[in-house]
Amino acid sequence: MSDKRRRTLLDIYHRLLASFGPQHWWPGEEPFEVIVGAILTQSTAWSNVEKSITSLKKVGALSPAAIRRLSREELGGLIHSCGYYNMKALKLKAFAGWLGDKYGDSLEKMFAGEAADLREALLGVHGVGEETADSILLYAGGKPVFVIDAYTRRICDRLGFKPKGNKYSHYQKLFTDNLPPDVRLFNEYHALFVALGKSHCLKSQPLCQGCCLAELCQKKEMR
DNA sequence: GCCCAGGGGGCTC
DNA sequence: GAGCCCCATGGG
Repeated sequence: MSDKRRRTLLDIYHRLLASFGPQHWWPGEEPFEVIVGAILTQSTAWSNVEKSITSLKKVGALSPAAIRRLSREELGGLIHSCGYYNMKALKLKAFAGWLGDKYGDSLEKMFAGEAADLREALLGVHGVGEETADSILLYAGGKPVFVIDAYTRRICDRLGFKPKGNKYSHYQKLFTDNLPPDVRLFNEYHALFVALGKSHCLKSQPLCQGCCLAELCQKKEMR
């Protein structure tokens, strides 16, 4: 492992933290709510997801049993605001069914095993891909798994770092090979990438002058 | 009015 | 296994 790369990745983290501040993603939320959020936020702004979670809470539907009990149409109506509601209703029902069958609705049991094994199992659930599985492991399960999203990829690319191969696992390896497996670090780091991704900085190529990472962008330290 | 967001599945070749 | 298309609302 390269010390220089490790220092650069920590440097990026601290620059983002100083610039955007702690993001406080999902602090102290119920794990099941976090999982529902992870599915509902697929290709969707978080503000839309919040409305759907509020709707689910209001009718007491934020539980695996309630999600199984509701019809796809009823569930779709409750999560209408977050878009793709028909698909996402099926995805929520698939996860709730799987959780009931395999773990008797106990997230504690689900998270008890090895993270790598659980990741494989989650990927077999309809509607759970790599990013969603990793979000569940990190934000709901407190496992040190680094989440890669479209923003993270774009930021890495802008910084002059493109892993060989363009796959999720290649980007993820960059972080997990060069950072300590610290849940709070991984949690905050991903959230900070999203904060930067949403800012105007990422819209310019390379990152705009005012960006806290502009200097690194010019030096291309991540190569 | 037009564009895209904190993806994933299914299909084709 | 890479390349498309589909899903769909809400905010800029």
